[in-house]
Amino acid sequence: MAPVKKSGRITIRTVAEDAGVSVAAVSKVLRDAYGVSEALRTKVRASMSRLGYRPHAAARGMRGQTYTLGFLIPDMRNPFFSDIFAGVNVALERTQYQTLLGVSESATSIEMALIEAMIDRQMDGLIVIGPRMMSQDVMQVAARLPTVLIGHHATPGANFDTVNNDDRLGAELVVQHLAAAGYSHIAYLNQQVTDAEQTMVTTHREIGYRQAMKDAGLGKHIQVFQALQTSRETQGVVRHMLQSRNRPDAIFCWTDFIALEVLSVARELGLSVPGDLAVVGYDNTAYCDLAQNALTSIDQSGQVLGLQAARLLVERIKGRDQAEHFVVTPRLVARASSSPRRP
Amino acid sequence: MAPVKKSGRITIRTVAEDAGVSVAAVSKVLRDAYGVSEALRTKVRASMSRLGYRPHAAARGMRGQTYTLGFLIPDMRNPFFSDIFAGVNVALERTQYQTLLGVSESATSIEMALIEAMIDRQMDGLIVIGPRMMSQDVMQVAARLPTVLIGHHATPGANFDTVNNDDRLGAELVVQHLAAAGYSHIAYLNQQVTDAEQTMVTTHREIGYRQAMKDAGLGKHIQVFQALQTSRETQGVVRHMLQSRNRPDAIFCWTDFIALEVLSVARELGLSVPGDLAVVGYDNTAYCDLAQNALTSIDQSGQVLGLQAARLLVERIKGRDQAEHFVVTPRLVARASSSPRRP
DNA sequence: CAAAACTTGTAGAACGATATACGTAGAACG
DNA sequence: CGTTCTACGTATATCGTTCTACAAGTTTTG
Repeated sequence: MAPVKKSGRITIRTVAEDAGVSVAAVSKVLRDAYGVSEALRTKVRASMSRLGYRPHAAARGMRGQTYTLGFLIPDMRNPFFSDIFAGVNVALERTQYQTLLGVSESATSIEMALIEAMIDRQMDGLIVIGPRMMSQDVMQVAARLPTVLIGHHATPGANFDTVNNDDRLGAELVVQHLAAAGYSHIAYLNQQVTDAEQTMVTTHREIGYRQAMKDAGLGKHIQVFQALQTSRETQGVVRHMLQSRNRPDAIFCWTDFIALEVLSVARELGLSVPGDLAVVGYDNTAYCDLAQNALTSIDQSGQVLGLQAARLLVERIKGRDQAEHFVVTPRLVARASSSPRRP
Repeated sequence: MAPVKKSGRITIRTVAEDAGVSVAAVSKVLRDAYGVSEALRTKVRASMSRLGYRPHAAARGMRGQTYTLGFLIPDMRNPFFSDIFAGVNVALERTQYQTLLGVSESATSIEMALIEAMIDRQMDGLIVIGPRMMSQDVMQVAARLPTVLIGHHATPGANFDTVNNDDRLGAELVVQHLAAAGYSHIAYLNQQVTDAEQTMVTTHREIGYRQAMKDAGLGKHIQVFQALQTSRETQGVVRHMLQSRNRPDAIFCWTDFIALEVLSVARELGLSVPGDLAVVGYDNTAYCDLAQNALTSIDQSGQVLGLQAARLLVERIKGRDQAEHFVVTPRLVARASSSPRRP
């Protein structure tokens, strides 16, 4: 008598016995591999669903794919990432892939640790939003597994794909909009980073901002501030900025999240928006639409970004090794926070 | 000549050779297992760091632990979950465990699929926030792997741990606070669920609300509404509610997130807060502090909840099988949205 | 001082998939 | 009709750990 399975687990072997075929055949069906007839395929499929078989991801990870994708975000508080994530899920809905999230808290060290953890867990690919790592580290990661970056402007020769909106254009749209509405002392409130890189979206936005200011003849009013790590510190910077002698009459914030803080400080200081101060954000998140914010913002369609990123990643896992870079055109959504001035 | 390792990967075998000990010994060091001398331990540790060895999680998953915990949240938009997550990370900082997130979008089907995926991937344990599954499904999951629930009031005989705040008390605090401030027509805006269970936090809050209303002699003013799935639909409900003949003079929302929508609708309708309408939320998230919201809320210290959940989960993985239930006392944080009425 | 108990280490069988190498038909070809 | 293809299946080594069973050495016990 053959040695009977002791464990209760339903493995590929159980399925093979049930269907009366070899283990290898079942594996082929599982992977949609070449060399199985339609008859055998349906027979095996039937056995699998009858037994309620579920492939063991760890075992798969030993040899082949895990069908798990890593998704890394800097922050859980920024609702923009939620939009992107929704797009990713739409793209993967009908596939075998599952996505698991990591949150880096905008810290390079945590980001690297999470990526290591995901590589250890044999994820098939990685989507990283706004990476904080040095470019060379990104290249190293991409050499180890298929990688798509969102919100990172790659330099030529990159071995990964990117998905972006045109950040320079977005910033230009903001400045043009504000200038047309009668504002001139337009400041840019940037993200705090220890060492800015050319690849960062915020760098591009700053470049776009500076260029558009010059083009509008407002070059002498260029002012760039940095938001700090915590909410409290950022409010301090903004308060200082709004109480200074040459207070700006408009603030362009690198992301909506920060713009909400600006709105708060302005109100605390008794400044009316947009009467005394116009505020514009970036990402057009759900909070912009709330009447108490009514925040003008740049829409870069997070859903589309996520969807494209997932598509590119799956392509790359399937073998493509030519880098692709997807870019969407940003669009300004005007709301009350930047209404035209009444002179 | 012995067969040389072909692959470049640094495995437990490489370490064993380098340190001049057996594979089993290295494994013991790795797992802090019994039966290794201090000398051997340090020797192996040295080899590991010299070679830059990293354990292969998939291989671990075949036999032992994966040192990966699953963390399931209903929603990425609600910043309260971010606080909880931060607490979890603090608790796990100095351990080997890594946390990976899943987002169920408040849908039972996605929630179940994610849990299956996490079980397939051999996660060592699960933390689920505000589960939407039926109680019996929860029990089945908990039977398969160590489980801690946050925001779920277990019935006696549960085989999982829970971490909660006292939701009934929280709701009572709100009603007492509003009543003392001179409001009487206090409505409760609840979460939409297909079938409410006794285990849900929102059910407890509703019970607390009803009880406190009666205790305050306001029983005849009890009104419960349901927020719907999307932001737009919820705003519709609120608008209808605020334009009805017997409009409430205060609204208690089951979570801050919804309260912000109420503030928005009130403003659109030209109602002043708190002059015409007081608004109170739950969770005391970061958005409450923004001046444009100034939202009174119940603080249930998300950080503490997350920290305790992680602690309980690790204990359970280590073998405890007696259920434990941790409860924190909620605290009301008063802000301008519920200032006392001037008669 | 022999027997028992403990300590420290090793060998090697799992775990559940994947994928290579190969076997066996039947079809197509000259 | 023998040879070469093609299509379909199978047997089995392999991945990197964990962990049981056991061996050898050391200390304690009676």
